[in-house]
Amino acid sequence: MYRRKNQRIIISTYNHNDLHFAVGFSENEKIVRISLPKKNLEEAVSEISNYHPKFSISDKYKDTVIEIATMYTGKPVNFNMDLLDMEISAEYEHETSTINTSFERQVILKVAKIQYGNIKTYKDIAKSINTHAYRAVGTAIGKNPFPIVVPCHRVVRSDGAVGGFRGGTEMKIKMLINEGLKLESGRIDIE
DNA sequence: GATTGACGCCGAG
DNA sequence: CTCGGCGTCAATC
Repeated sequence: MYRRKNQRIIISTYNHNDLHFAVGFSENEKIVRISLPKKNLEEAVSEISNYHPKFSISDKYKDTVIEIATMYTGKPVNFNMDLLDMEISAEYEHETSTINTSFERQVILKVAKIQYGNIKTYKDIAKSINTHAYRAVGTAIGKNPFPIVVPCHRVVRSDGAVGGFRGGTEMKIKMLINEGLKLESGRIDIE
């Protein structure tokens, strides 16, 4: 197992309506991490560089970042999931916010399958991998290195409340509404 | 072990 | 309806 911690990555960024997006790419041109939009460029970049301290900024992958920004605004995009580096297990001493265990990988893979405009509950995800560890599912989703592309915003609580989100509940609600989902007094209709 | 969760369920007000 | 409390279990301390 090689040490990804020493791998040099390229970070491409894009500014859309005063929101800064940043995405990190490995040497084999795969996405290692995506930052949710931030008000400051530095903030967005450090979301990535915190995990990959050796990096350089480049426009090389700007088109991909634009695609991700487009998805964020709620437009359907046929994104190539093969671009994601699903093997990432950063061997950092303190960083825990990566998919390191098989449990976390299973969760992320299930979430990745949720289609545009659809939602699933944390319970649904738990059932699909045969566990009752609902809370652990939430924790694993909270570590999602590929927000927006792996649509963790489409996972809500089974009582219809939207649930937590790393970028804040407000952002999660916005993203769901932008995809055409309807909320009634802060809750989503679970069929 | 003990504690901590982006949760779920039920029962009491 | 809200809320507290307990169930459950993976990860972390």
